[in-house]
Amino acid sequence: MYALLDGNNFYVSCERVFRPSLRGRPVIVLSNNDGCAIARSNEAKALGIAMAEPWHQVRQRLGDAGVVALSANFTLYGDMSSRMMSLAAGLGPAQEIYSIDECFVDLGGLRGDLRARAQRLRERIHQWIGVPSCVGIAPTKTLAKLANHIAKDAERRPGHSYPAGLAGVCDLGTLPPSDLDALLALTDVGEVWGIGRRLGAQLREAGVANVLQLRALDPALARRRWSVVVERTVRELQGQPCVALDDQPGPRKEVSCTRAFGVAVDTLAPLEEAVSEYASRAAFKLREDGSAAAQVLTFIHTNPFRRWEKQYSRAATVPLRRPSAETGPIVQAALRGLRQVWKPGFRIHKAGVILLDLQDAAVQQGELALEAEPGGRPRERLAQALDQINDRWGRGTLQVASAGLGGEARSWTMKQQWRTPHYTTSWDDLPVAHAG
DNA sequence: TCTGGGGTCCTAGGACCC
DNA sequence: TCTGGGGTCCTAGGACCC
Repeated sequence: MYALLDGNNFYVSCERVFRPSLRGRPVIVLSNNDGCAIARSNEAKALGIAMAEPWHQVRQRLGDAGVVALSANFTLYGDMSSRMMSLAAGLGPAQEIYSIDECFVDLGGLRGDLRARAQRLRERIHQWIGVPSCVGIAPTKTLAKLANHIAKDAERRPGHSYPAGLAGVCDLGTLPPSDLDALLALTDVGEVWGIGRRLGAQLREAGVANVLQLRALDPALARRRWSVVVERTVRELQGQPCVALDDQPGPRKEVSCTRAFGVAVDTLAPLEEAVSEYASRAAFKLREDGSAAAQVLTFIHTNPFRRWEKQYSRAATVPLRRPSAETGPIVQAALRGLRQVWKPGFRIHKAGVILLDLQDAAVQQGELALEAEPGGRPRERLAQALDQINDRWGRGTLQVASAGLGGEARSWTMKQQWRTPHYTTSWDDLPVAHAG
């Protein structure tokens, strides 16, 4: 048996903890560059704001409907997430943190009333963290995701053709089969974990429009007609676990840092700054992971939404002489890649650096010249010193000069007009409570 | 004017090997 | 009626997730 716990409208809920005036109002959180809505309060959903809808469209459509838009504050959400996850871990013997706002918990071997346990967890998270959440319980992960969706929907729209008692926590295992079938028939096939826009359309085309119909498919047919992924999904809906709990995720296979620019760029110099910056951020993530990369991929492309402009998109992969997590060689490789793909005459909209072919930094092959240097491995110590200084004095205290020196020169940096403070991770941003 | 970022997995096809 | 067979590795692209 699995539980899936998911924070409701997570980013918006995090913001509301520190700005109670946002409660009851339509609030959305925007992606980087203040591009599109990536989280919506229930009030915003009720206004018809779609997931990933561009902010400029929302504004155009709704005018001044009182929608509050905030820039994403991932530092805040990440910290709130780890607090929520540590509470959720108490629900069962093993936990898989699946994303910033949701986790699976293995409920195997637990006695007693699972619903009541889950309710207590929700209450505790609400009281201690301030974030509302819902729990789905079922024999497979796919069904648990579905149960969570039902628990959320039942809570958000009380009385909306759901059996009583599903709001907040939904345990599919305890439902009478006829109730379960009725529930699945009400649920669109696109709500199923693993069925996206494309597959959803293909399934509907084939007459499979709701979850009851998807569950009724022959797994072999699902594989023949679609793929092994769809077959697994069908089996999971039928109650046969095909996706195990992954509570010890392996090391990442790639690390990237990619961004759209605040304004398009048509010369090489600002691209070199941006790529230097992205490469050093990616190298930092690599060091946090204890990994080293063997290849560095750099890409640039124009804005695909501006169809009337000349389009250009290129990527280049540059191998490193030996696997590394050091800022210097990685930035140099990324810049070499950039010079391979750079071509004048285009308005470049986005660039990125992806570190590939990752391996454990600890098992790197030694090198004669390096080992022989007095004082151990000076390059490693340089990287350590860099990270320690930036950790103590703030990100960006020390950086590679090729990333530019800030101010007006860095016109390419992303837009972030409405970001709230780092309430929980920065002393300077600590909220202050006033009496009276 | 304004349309995100960071991941994973699967499949097909080509290159190459003996 | 016919172009060998069987295998691996790599890459690009598609689809999905949040």
